[in-house]
Amino acid sequence: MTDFDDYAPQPGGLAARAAAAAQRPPYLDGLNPEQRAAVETLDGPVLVLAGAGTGKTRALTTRIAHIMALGKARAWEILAVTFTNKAAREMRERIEMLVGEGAQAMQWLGTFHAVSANILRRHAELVGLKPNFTILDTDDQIRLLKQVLQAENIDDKRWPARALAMRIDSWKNRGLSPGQVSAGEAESFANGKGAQLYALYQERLKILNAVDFGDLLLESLRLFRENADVLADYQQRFKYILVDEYQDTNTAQYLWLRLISQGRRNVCCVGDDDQSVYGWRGAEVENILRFEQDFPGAKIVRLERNYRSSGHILAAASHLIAHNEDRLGKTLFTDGEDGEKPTLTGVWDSQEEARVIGEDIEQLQRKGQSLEEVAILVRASFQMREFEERFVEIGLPYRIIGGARFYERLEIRDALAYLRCVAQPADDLAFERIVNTPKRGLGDATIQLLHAFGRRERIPLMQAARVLVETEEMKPKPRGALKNLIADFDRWRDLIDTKPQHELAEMVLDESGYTEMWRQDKTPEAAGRLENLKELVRAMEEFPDLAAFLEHISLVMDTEESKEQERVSVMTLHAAKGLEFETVYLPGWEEGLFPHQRSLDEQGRAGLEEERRLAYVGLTRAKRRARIFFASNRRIRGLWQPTVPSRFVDNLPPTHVEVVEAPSGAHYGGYAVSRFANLDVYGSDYSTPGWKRAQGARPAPARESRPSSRQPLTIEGEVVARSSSTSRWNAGARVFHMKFGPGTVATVDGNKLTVDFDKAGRKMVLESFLEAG
DNA sequence: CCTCCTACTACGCGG
DNA sequence: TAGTAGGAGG
Repeated sequence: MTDFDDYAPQPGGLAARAAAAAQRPPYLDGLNPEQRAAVETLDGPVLVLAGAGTGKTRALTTRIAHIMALGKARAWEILAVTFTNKAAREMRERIEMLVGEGAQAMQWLGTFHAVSANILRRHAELVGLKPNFTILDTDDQIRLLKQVLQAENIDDKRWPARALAMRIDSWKNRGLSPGQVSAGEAESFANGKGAQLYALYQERLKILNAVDFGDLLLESLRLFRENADVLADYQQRFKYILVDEYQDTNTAQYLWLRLISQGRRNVCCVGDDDQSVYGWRGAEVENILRFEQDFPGAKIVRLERNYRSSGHILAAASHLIAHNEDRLGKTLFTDGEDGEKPTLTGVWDSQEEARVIGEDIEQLQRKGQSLEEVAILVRASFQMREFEERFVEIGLPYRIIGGARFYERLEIRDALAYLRCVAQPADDLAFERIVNTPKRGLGDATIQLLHAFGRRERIPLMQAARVLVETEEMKPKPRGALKNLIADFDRWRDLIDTKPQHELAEMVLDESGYTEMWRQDKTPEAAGRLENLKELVRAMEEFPDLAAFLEHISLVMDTEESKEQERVSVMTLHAAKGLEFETVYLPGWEEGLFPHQRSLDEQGRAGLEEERRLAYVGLTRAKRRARIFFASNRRIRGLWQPTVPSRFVDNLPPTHVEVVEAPSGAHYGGYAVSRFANLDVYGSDYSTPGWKRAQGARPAPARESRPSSRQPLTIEGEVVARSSSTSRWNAGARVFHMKFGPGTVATVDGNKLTVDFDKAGRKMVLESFLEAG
């Protein structure tokens, strides 16, 4: 009544609202209502359908901050999965900006593969592995498959290991173990041996104490399925679960996620069907469509307000993607200004393309554009090379993301193989790689011997070697060399817990003669390789131990590049998903390259639509400037071929796109003209100006990158030379040896026998090499 | 067993 | 074209 006492603000009045706002945590400021819903709807399943540039990452990171701020869960009780390392890293950085140090405690933030690897190491024994298992990359995988094919006497010309690897991958992506592969599909490789080869491969992996990328998921899935208590533990542990880029989950990931989230059901998935570009590795967009069925009562939040791109860019992208039939369909809008229209430029060939883009960037740079805000997004990584060469020439600082990576270089892989052998004596692939590097006189014959014995006894090569050097199966020279090598490894392995890993690495590389090998090498690359080895040792310092370092490089192959200097980023469209730049260059919009021919051949319309989504992803990375290019000639496998502009060019709305002539007088600038200009005019071979120009002075590309094979992993291992089992033979028995011929057993010591050979005299040999004589 | 040469394939995207 | 795998010869 009175205006003087007991005054309280009226509920809902101005003062109350202002007061509430003051109490609202600052991180919620500036979120639009939909974003706030995505952040504040904490309990129960939530699906956030977020268009490109609608603040999805912001919503996700704020949600995590909110969970922690309300005390709903601690950092380590939150599971947050992404697809790429880049996305995981960025998410951690952004959370750190919101909550500070707390972000470091989020030990369950990472890629599906990294999180799975973590879980798997904790329970390795339950799926028949040791905790220090090795994670093989594609290269190792293929080498191993080659061995399997060889052992099965399958012609690897007709049935390439590569093809088998792809098939096994796709089975794993779908969550299929060898027994679950349908007969029809198993039929399709090596006359029905597909599933059998898959099974053999898995068997070999177990012996090697190794998994491939697909196994990380599949094996942890199996772990959960076969161990209810373990599953229950994780279901309880993770109070909140967040999944980024949900449209990219494959079946195995989907099953994994569904199991792990059934406990508390606080799962929040964020995705955009228009940005589904990983169909080729088994992603199922259906997962996103099925969400409501899988999680009844799920709340759906739609983010459609675009904050990133200016009007014309958004219009162009929306128009383009509207050509797809398979989409949920959503309408992005922006309140921002129209800005610049995306430009379209036809150039003569890929070299001109690189030149024009280089000049354009320099011009923007003069106007104050930061190079950090400029990106070139290509369809295929081989396109990067042209830019690299040109930028080196004109001195434009650039950064290749996801190209030929540091850890894929020959010398780095060799060095890692040494470390893997130290950490993980069962790692045959690593051992095989370096037994004779540098040359030790351990050639094919020796390796074959080790293999034969190892296979027969089902033991790793290193262990086989250990046993074999105690006998006379080998000639003295290789025997001595192998003995030394094993002794070296034993010595290094003893230091694993006491010596800092980078010092150990240096020691290994020196004492093995590996560094010396490159010092002796007179080729021009040798110096660079030695530099890289130094860099590797330096990089190791940052890790707590060898195991941590090896884990890091199996899962996170890219080095975090320095940000000291501003650089233009060059990367694939796939790698660019989730990122944004002021200015984006989109070269190579030509039929066959983009959309990629193989995508069309293999997937038909679905393939085309995925390619179109990729184009959409590319365009929507741009905040202010998007520049599309197509060339009339491109070098494919060393041959210059005339090309035709991409059909996606025709999918762009003319009113929102500006056609720009290439400054250097490319006469086929306008796309209406150039679309067919090149088709028949020049014929297809060596009379084209492009070819002629190509014959002109081309600086010899000085580029170094030798992908080869190999990878890393983990600590400590035991080697048991077995000597106690009894032999099939007793003294006096007649036996036959492949190399030494017939003889009589003199003495027996476990699996080692001394035999008096009729011709070769007395030798100590292994039982497994003997037959009844 | 090593080195040199020839022949073949590959240039689709990632953990 | 380039990088590598496999074969021949020393």
